[in-house]
Amino acid sequence: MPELPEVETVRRGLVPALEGKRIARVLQRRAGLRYLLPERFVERLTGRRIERLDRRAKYLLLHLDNGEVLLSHLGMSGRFTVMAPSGVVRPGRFHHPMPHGGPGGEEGLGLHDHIVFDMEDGGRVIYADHRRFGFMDLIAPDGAGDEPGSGLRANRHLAALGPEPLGNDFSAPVLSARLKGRATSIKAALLDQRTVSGLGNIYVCEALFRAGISPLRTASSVAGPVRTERLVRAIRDVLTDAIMAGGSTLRDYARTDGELGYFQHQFQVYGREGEACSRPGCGGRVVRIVQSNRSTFYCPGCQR
DNA sequence: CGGGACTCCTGCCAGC
DNA sequence: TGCTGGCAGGAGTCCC
Repeated sequence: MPELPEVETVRRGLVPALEGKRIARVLQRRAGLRYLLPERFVERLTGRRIERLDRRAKYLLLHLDNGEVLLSHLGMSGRFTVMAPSGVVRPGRFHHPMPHGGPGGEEGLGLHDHIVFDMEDGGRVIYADHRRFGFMDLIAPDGAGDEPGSGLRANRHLAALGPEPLGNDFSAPVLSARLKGRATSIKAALLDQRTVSGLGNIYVCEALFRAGISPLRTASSVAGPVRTERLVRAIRDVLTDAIMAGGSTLRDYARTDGELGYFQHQFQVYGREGEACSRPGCGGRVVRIVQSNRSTFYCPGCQR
């Protein structure tokens, strides 16, 4: 899926189409994605103005004018495509070659175009997700209702998330505290969204390479000040570089304008099994191993 | 409780 | 050419 840099790129692509705009109409073409969509999904969105588009970890948060928040997670293959209001269609790379048939129109929609937002200004935003690992939720405003888990902070998807890696709350001491005493591998610990949020398989591999840390180390063995400092810097750097490149495009991910991200060309270990290590003077080769059923790429020569 | 295995779904690609 | 198995950027659940 889209990891943090891809979700951030999607957010930036959606801002001009959605922020400050009113939703005229919503087309819901199936009952659910990974989970059932929330009750009265279409009704609760129709007529609402989107005041702000935020990102938390890998979640997109659309703040509505009535205080509700539409939360969207792209899973592995979720994708937003923006069609400009002018009627000048900028086709996605893989589909939507035809102009849409006006508000509410279903013409030109693909099999996996699950949710369509028609905006008051004539723009259209399509959410497609062929694997349906993505999901959406509608969160009532803080203070509304008294069920536990209501409100944004208490939302079950957001409550346990670790610090935002590019935010001020992420630092070597914070990471250290979250790694200390954990017997699992540093690879698994970084994939765990409670440790630090927003990383996925690619950026964990790349960050560990940049930090010169073996993915096989236990989390607790990385908790000292020197390694956590290096790791925090590596995580911040790799995410920042990837955002600047518009994210990474491998299979499913594309930006909202159908353009591709370019960071995949800067991968140093991910998907590079058998290739020479890119660290000057290392001379090692990238290997692929499996950790908790997922591929890990690293250089045994310089990641210790 | 922490940690690992398994699961959901579809598409693609390598290999036979 | 056509089928099959493996693999894919995530994360919730279950079980030890």
